Amino acid sequence: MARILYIEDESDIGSWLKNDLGERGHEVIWLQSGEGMEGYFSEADIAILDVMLPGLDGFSLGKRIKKVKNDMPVLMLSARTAVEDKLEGLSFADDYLTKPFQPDELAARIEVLLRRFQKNDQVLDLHHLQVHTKDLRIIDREADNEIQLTGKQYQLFQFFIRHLNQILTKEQLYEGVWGEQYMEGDKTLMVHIRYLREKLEKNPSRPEIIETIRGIGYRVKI
Amino acid sequence: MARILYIEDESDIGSWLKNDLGERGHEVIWLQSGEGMEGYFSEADIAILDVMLPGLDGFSLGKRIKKVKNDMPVLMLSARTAVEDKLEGLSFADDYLTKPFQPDELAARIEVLLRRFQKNDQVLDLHHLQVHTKDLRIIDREADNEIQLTGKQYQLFQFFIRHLNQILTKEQLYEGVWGEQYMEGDKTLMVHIRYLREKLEKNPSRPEIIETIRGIGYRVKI
DNA sequence: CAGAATCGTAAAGATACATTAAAGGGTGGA
DNA sequence: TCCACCCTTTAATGTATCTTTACGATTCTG
Repeated sequence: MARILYIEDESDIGSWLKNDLGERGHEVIWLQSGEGMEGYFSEADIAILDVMLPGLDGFSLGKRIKKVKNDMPVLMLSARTAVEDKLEGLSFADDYLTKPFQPDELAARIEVLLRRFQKNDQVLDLHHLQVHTKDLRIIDREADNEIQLTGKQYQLFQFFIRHLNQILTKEQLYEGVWGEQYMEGDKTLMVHIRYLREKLEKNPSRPEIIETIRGIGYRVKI
Repeated sequence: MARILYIEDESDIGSWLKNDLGERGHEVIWLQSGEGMEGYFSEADIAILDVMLPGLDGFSLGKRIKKVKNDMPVLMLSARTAVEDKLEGLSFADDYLTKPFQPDELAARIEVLLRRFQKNDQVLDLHHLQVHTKDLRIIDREADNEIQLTGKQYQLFQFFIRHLNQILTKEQLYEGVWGEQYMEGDKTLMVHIRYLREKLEKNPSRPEIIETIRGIGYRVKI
């Protein structure tokens, strides 16, 4: 079904899970530490990381995965005791599970994550644009050329695509893209919306793709 | 499944692995030293080398293989103690594993390596260049001569070809080619991009083949 | 309809990033 | 051993991008 990169140092639970997931039809690559992990990035569909690991801990590994390959779902496993882990864990991870857990539950969460990230290789039609969500290539079907975005524009548009059809507040957008507190009245975001519209919209002053929800924020919908 | 050239001086672990891999359907050629290795180059799909060997050590053997036949995947095995080996090891090797390890893990890594190196002999047309993906020969169709690259240039270009059309971050590129952590602000990668452009592009300052995605990285697309 | 609030736009300034050349250090080959 | 070549580092320069600012346009509300 899916290729799972599973990093877990404990041999007993590791081989157990590898087996269980294998029986469910997944292909499991089980490593006992994060070393050499990189080689498997391109191969895996999802990463499952134990928080407690010798050497680099699971958090660092997870953050690293997200940095190098943001479109890979990451699920963290942690011991029930370390409650405060959850908070830090959730900030980058896409899901987490506390030990002990039922293998059924893990399998279910994997399904959900895969489905959620399976917009991976989707091709969206947004009016006159064609958006390849995997590498976020944007093609103008009418002009038949690819649209190039700058870094911020790319991040911003990606955020919209990840939250398709949702109304996003300016706070959410700013904090999601810039990673810092949104200051009331800051126009930076608006200017970048404008830049995006300049590149994406047929008529930037009559936007069809990025609509503005007055008083709240913006939305991109199909 | 695959033909494995396995060089390991210790008899017990050697015969054990030969058996294990054999049971998994691989054809294993096990040598106790690097002597006579050359004869098996054309036969093998992948090489697995122990670092500690009498006579020529595994590193030298590996480098030698890479020099003669760069498109052969090389996996290094090393004792857990020699931590600093790992760094040197990774610079040419395609993967490595520290002893002791699970045979499952070795088998998994072999699978991945084989898949990764399973290049079909495609011929790509990149503007005025013709690229043979199997051996990465690059021919300038207009000047009608082959373009020679140095080691790093070769690795870098190979990485682009393996990830055609993808936007690659500087991190991905640096870590993919150099095998070590990318330091924010390091210019080494950029300089090598320049070298590549000097050899590949008609006008290196107006690059067509390696485009730069400002703030993110670079891309080679068809 | 007037006023207020919110959003859009253009342009200038600041910053971060990319390019380029050149020099030093390392490495392997002759 | 020396030489040649390649890799890395550094620094100066140039340029795209981001942010800020000021003002204009639009929408909402009473």
